[in-house]
Amino acid sequence: MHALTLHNSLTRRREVFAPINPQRVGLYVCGPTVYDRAHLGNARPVVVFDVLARLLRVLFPHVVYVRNITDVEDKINARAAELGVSIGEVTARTTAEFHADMAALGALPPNEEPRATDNIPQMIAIIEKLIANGNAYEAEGHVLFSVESDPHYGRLSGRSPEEMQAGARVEVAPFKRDPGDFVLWKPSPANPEGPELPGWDSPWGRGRPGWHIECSAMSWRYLGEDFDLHGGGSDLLFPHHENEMAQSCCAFPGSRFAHTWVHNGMLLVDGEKMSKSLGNFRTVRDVLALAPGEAVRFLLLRAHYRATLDFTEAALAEARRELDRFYRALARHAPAFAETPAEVPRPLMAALCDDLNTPAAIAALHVLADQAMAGDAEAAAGLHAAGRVLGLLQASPEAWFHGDEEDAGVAAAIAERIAARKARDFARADAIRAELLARGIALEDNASGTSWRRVESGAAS
RNA sequence: GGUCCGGUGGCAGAGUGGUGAUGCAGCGGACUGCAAAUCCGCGAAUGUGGGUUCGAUUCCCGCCCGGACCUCCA
Repeated sequence: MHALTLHNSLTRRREVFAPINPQRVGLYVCGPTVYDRAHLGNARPVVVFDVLARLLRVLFPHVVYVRNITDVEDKINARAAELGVSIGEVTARTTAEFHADMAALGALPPNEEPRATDNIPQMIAIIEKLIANGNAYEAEGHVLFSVESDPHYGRLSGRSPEEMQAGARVEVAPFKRDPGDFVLWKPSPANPEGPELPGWDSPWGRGRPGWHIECSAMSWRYLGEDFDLHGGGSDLLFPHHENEMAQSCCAFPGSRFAHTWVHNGMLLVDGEKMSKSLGNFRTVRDVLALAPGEAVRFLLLRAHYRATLDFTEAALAEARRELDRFYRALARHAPAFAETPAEVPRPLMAALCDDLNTPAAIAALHVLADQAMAGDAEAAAGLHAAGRVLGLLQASPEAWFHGDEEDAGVAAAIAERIAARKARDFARADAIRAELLARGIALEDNASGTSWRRVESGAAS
């Protein structure tokens, strides 16, 4: 059995992962705010933590993976107003799109996917505890968390409240006792002029939750006051995660909230931060038009999860070529591993248990592929099993190479070319091959005949 | 300005206090009608200046460069 080590953002060092209860390992990951299609930056944590969840399931008998849906947030309100549709319509549609996109990337659904709006009573309960404990106060219809009341505030992000004030670039609301105080609950007054804001009755009047409270509520409900792992993008470390932890630890004195924090690095596009103004904003759906979802997933796993990852179309094409080789290796032994699932090879487990080192894991995949190419059926079965933990290589080689588009005429063209070759009319044979290549179909003659595969359309020789 | 992370061959990307994985691309060869695929082989890297050390790519400090965050709903 390999010991899993993970870099814990809380301690800033790598630690051996020791679950609170090995019979029930808990993982909470911040999910999407459903106001627009998922972009590549949203996809990275989903894929990274999908691998972590798969790995945990290999190591432990029972894993509860919780990923929330944030369906109350002002960006959603703005989006609904912009589109002239209801908030519910925006969140329902965006959630469905999110599910479809993540499925295309091979991410398994989490065990629990709670919605913020289904957990308002839990949020109110936590806020009441915070007020009772002297960690929160009411001001002008808002309820605010008092940063000063929490001696540990800043521990996760490594900032002191004083430091943060120095660089503060946003005006501080006058009703705050401390500039660092943040909103737990805010008023949603009826708005006769514009669109209605979402609101729920609370001890502080009709209102809606602040940004951070939902994760405290949902992790508490599904995983308890103390739980094993909390994941998310490194951009959420502050303020979101810091505030989450402060709220939860103060609401439940004596608890530590998440014991291990795991943060994935940011994603760049062509070396630049992805942003709408730069015009390099890539949605998952856009990228799925360029390559199979599995290639996108593989690309995301080629870099270590904590490193910044630069997305380029060249890297996507390379990811696809690498997968081509793996599928070729599997194709040589297809029936050998189809029935009985093999044990996950040790080198793969060793790499993943070493702080989820997916690049090293992929190197292990290449070793297995070499062996499979050389005729080792056991290695092929191991490759397939290794792919299962990474969420890769589970398609049939044929499906991978042929895709699911219509391939009308390909078989006939191949037959014609075989006839031409038999007649030693190589000019005709080569013309047929070139024609198919122009359609994005590459031919390969081998001992057993002629096979074909899809390549990037327009790919040169 | 503050906090944090990173800078490895043409590109991508690991590891490591003692002759630097893996992949893609390139080059040579085998195979092929020619290719592709496969196989064999080749060249190619640790930002910079110091320090610690018998020895640093790895540890420490400075510098340069790149990136994330610095707040609560504008």
